[in-house]
Amino acid sequence: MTCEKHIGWRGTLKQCGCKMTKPRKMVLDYLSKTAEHLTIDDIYFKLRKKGQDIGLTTVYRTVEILVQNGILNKFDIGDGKARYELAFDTSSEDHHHHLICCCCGMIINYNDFIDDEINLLKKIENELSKKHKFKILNHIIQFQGLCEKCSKKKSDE
Amino acid sequence: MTCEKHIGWRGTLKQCGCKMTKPRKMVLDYLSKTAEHLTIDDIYFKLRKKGQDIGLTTVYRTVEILVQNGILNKFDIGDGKARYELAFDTSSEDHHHHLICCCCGMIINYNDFIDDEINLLKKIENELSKKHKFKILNHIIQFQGLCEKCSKKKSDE
DNA sequence: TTATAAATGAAAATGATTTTCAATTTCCAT
DNA sequence: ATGGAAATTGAAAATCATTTTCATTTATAA
Repeated sequence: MTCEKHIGWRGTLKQCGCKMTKPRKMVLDYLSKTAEHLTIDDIYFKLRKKGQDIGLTTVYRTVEILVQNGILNKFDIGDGKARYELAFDTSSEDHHHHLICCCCGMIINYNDFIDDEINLLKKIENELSKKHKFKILNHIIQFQGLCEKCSKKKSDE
Repeated sequence: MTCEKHIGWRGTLKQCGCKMTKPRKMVLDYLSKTAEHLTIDDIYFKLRKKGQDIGLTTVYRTVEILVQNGILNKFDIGDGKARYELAFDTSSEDHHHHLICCCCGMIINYNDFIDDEINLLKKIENELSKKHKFKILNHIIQFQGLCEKCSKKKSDE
């Protein structure tokens, strides 16, 4: 699956008039194998540690292209750094939303109610895109709060 | 209503051990009268224009307190600046979510499906807070896409 | 009124992201 | 295969939002 997807991505890059280069391959290879919520620095230093030679600026630029083409989702957990993760179509079993601890930044993926969510999302998307002539491309659903540890920490004070 | 709310806010500030100061009053007064999605700069320059003397740092700090106390919501439309708006309880008719144009940054508030949304959100919050021992304090729902103008602009190219 | 703890704000520091630009690489047309 | 135009790279500098520092001012409880 990872492999198919990877090949698909190369197609996507070509389709949008982008060349396939060594640095872009590095980023794609790494991202295709992880399910983490990564900052630019995470990606940059991970590649560096693996001995891959790439510039920080190039990571910024590559990731931006991937976001523009729907391959990555960009989001923010409130700490002022952009985070990225693989984008999964709503029909995919890997599609999920996030629970975010606003104290320590921990992120929990969940898809427990994904069917209910997706149904509602579709309904909303249909109606709103008509009503506001808005072309909906993506959505973000986040729950913010305190994880178990941080809750305890706060009540101990 | 605005007035009651404003009084309520003062109470909130005191409750959390904060003093009511002139700069904080300015920010509260302004925010209590607007429904916009404001950046720090928006607030700072608006107050300045009105002849109110306040420092940028103080705006940052005041707004942060208001977020911590649930009076403002903080969110991000992808342009790297935090935005703030009045927080409304899910039971309020003013509670809403956002449609965001990722091209020009326009924000549309909607609450067309708010009952359906709130029901689902409550269900999710109940279950997830049990399952993950997570204390849910807030949620963000955003639809990202292209507004009418930007859609046209893109198809013209 | 006074003491003290909190708040202010200008300036400096920080840190993420973007821009610049000369050098390098990709890949299409030959 | 090869030359060359166009795209990409990446180091350094620039930018811009946000945070920190710290000396001064202000709010409030006694």
